[in-house]
Amino acid sequence: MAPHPSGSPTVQVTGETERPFPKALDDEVTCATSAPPSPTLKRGNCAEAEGGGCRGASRKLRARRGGRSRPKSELALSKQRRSRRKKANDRERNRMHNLNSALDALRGVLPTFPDDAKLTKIETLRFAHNYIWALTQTLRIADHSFYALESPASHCGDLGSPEGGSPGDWVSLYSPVSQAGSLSPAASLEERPGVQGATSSGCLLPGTVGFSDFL
DNA sequence: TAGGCCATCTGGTCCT
DNA sequence: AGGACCAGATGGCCTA
Repeated sequence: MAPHPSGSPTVQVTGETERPFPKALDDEVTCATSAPPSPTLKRGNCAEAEGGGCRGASRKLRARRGGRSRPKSELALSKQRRSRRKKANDRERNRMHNLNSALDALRGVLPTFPDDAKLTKIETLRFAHNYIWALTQTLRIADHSFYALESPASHCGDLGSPEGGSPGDWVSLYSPVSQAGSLSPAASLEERPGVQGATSSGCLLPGTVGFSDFL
């Protein structure tokens, strides 16, 4: 199967998973049945399974034995399996396309330089995360400035570091979460002391920060 | 050529 | 039963 040449596959949105937001991820460890040892199965070493922890296990075994359904010929079963697999593959492909189009939409609202630069998936997510954080801080600064118009001189010193540090810390506090690797905004800013967007006084000037600084 | 990124397939699990 | 979600495996493309 040849991948899409352009790198951005044509998206056929069916809306089957159209939700305002993905449902909250249930981070609980999913149970792996003790049944078929699969090389790909690495999730949740379901220790409690022996004690009946895995709800799906018995159900699955029942289903696998055929349950109440009428016995079918090997050929029919194989055909049915293939057909189901094919449908599942189509759904999965479609799901991933939806995911990618959402990612593209996200890319669309993120400022990049150059304009046509395409962020990878992980870059897009990290950039969005940090960008939102930076915008939030900008709003906070604007808020504070609004209510402290009487003493404008103290703004930067007071607000340079929202968490209560020196203005110099402001830059290193660029992101609430310092992601691993060089994509960390904190790292990238520290590596480039003269980064645009941070004035000599440590004030952040919205709109003047290079997009790569958010990565 | 190695490594990164990506699309796709696949089987397992959970949910409706 | 079937769909959604997830993660591992695989192979192709691209770039340093």
